[in-house]
Amino acid sequence: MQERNYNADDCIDNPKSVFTVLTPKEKEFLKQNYTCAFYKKGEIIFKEGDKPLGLMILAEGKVKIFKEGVGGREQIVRMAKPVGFIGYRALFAEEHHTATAVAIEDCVSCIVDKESVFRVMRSNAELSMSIIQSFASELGFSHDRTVTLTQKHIRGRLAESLIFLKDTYGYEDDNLTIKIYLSREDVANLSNMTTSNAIRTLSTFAQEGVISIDGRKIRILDLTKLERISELG
Amino acid sequence: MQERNYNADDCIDNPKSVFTVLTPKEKEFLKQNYTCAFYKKGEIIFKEGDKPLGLMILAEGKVKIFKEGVGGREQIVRMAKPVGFIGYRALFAEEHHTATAVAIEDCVSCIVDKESVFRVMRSNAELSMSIIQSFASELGFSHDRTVTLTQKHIRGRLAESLIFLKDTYGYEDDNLTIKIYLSREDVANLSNMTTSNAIRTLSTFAQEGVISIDGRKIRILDLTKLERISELG
DNA sequence: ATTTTTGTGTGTTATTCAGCATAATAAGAT
DNA sequence: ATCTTATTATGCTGAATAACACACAAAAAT
Repeated sequence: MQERNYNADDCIDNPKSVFTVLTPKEKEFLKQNYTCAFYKKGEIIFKEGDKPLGLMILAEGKVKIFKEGVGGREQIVRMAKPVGFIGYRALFAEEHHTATAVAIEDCVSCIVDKESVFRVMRSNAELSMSIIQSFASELGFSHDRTVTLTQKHIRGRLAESLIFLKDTYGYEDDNLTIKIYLSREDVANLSNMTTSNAIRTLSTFAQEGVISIDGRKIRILDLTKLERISELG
Repeated sequence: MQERNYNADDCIDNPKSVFTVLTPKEKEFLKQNYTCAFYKKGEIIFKEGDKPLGLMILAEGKVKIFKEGVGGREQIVRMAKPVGFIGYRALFAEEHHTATAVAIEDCVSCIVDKESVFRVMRSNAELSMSIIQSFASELGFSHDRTVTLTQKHIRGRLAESLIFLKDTYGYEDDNLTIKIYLSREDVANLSNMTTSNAIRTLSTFAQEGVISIDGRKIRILDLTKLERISELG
């Protein structure tokens, strides 16, 4: 893999990470207590039932986190991006993982061991506060999703998912293409529908001029219309 | 209301509350910085869009927390019991409320003002840790619910909801009757189905001898069977 | 006590969407 | 290069469940 020479300290110094609240000394301490892992596209980072080993920070790449439901049907509950935590829910709940994480692209992840994280949290209240805020936001997101996925119709669910992907990963340089390339199956598993219906509905959106499709590249041509479809349900 | 004479300090000294990790001095501080509120059955405690004023501790009574979805359809996302927080998600996310809380029974709630809570959290890392653990568990629950409500069939969803209510509120002295009395509509809003279907499916369960119904009293006669229905989907 | 409202129960119809089949294409593997 | 497998695409059918209509009971208001 080409990013073998990734400088892992970057993710702790990254201004977008929650670690900005730490003192230089605390950051130094964390830097001395983590290891890095590299994952190829499609690789499993952790599985439902695994015990969390530490706090994983996604330094590079994109990750889907999903649960297996009825008949093995996947439901994606979160999409992670750098620099964000993965697997932190189980760690802080003192549980085994209740979801599986798979690399959507080649990934780099830094793991700070549990004891070191907890030690810094006890020494610096602001870190805990930041983590609490992250959890609170994430819980709000999860509640929103529950309502959306149960109540909206297929078109609304798909529209909302596309907007969510755009908000999470942003656009490519053309300001149109959503900066993540998912299989139709993943789009379906994110939106609570069958793959067939994801394909069908994406085609319909394209026919209506709301988006354009080029393989896995999805361009949002009419965001207003997409938002309207999402709101209508 | 008969519990006007409720001693509000109880909820901070309650051994089941997260405040057990506090020092006597910190508890004393909190006791000097809270007020109490009484709500009649059916009353709104807070509404979607309201700004959270402090940390609300449900001292007595039962509360449903729901979101309004497509066409005003309610989805219950949480059921609170004493001694637990309510409205804490919005408080810690620094957002306005994204859900509405309504008293299922007459309730007593203690509100510790935001600044005081934050001050104690900064002085005692264990409180933050406990709150983080609560959030992490709650998020896991929310993910579980998302999968259940989207993937299981009506019977499975209802069965799971009944088990959830039993686990949350326990049994009456007969060891059969679920210790909460919800309208059919609330059961439906908890289980993502229409009221008609909640009524129908409850009747079917009763015919099958899994439960027995007496108005809003629901007795679980065959928990194993109910669990099996829940697992099958 | 009587009216009004709210909640419960049941049957019928309409709609959405999952499930399945099949084909065409693309991507990997040998 | 060719075989194999995964992904994308489209059509058809049936099942699940929402929506609606209506009757009746219970609770609340007058």
